[in-house]
Amino acid sequence: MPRLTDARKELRRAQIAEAAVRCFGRNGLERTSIADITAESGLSAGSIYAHYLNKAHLVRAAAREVLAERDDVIGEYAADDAPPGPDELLARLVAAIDPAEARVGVQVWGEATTDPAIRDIVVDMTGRMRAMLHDCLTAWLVKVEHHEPVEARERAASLAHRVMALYQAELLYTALRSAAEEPAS
Amino acid sequence: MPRLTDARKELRRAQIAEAAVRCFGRNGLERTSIADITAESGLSAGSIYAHYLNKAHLVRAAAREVLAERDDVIGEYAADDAPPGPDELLARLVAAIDPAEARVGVQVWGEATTDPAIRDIVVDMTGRMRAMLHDCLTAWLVKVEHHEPVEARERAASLAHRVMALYQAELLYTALRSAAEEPAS
DNA sequence: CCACAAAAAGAATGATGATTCTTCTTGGGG
DNA sequence: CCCCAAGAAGAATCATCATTCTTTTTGTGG
Repeated sequence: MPRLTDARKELRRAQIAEAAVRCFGRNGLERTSIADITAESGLSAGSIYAHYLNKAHLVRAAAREVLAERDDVIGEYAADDAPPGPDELLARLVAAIDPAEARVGVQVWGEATTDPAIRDIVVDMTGRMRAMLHDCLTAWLVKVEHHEPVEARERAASLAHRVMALYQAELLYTALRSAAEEPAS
Repeated sequence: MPRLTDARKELRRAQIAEAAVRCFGRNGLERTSIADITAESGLSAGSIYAHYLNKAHLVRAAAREVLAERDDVIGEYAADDAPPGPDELLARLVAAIDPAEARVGVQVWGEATTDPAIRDIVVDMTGRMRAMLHDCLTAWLVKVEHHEPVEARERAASLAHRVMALYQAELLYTALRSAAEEPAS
């Protein structure tokens, strides 16, 4: 079995990362053992280490996976003829929140306060999302509200900040609410 | 030394909890060992266990300490003759954020997604704060903006929700920003 | 001031869990 | 089809703590 084909290799990595996210959502980043992940993924410890250097790297992969999610969607909104305004935009984002991923997302924030690598991921992903909100809201101001492009861009910045904040708060509430429902294991 | 006097006992508990908060802010809830806390507090492991049943209880104490902070202050605002409006209120809250405590606060959110006891503390403290914001903003609407009390109360609810969200987002940003500055140990 | 039970210290204990090592299996290039 | 290095498995290793136990100290009621 000379080196797995790239596609297959990527599949395994995803299989592991997804199992990890499920475990993290259930038991938390630190209280999830490699043994838990082997059970959830159906793979062995040795195999996991063949795909990820160590647990820290696996956590980073999970962090990226959980924080990425929405980005692509917002990009499309901005290109739309009638881009959504702040309220509609927020509503769509909130509607798309997945409770399990919200939990891991909040855990990742906590980890970011301590682990520089995770912090970089969070800052990067957050910045990326804010930029897309900014684009979308600028487009809305120009196309729907008929503002001047230059002034719109500036105004959109503070709107984007607010939408971002409200979205993150909602993420937190969803995480807490869903934690109450699924009685830990 | 028959039982320590209550005041003294409370001092020790605080001494331990404060040392714990410092350690948590530096290394995270889980990566802080009891040994770290003994070093930071100047007390021994045995002594810590004389005051807290176990590490989980200590974490709960730290969570309460970090999440309580602002509450009392907001209460006074509401009683004021000219209570602060939403912007001013938010500005004051944000100005009062302590970076180290912000870090632990965000870690506590993450823990709350997994640990029911911590979750209860977060939900309780959050609800308490929202209620005080609600009171303060109701007072503002009535005293400064001259709204009808009944209608003011309702309107204040959504304002409180927004202020809360923006405050929490700011807490998160402060935690991340400060994490970048103090290069972990 | 005493006496002494509670508090502090710090070493010893045990578990847990990440990582590594060795041994089977198997996918894929020839 | 066949071969064999790369993958997967799973047991063994090694470190890191939380917690407990034993011994020493000390604050307090009398």
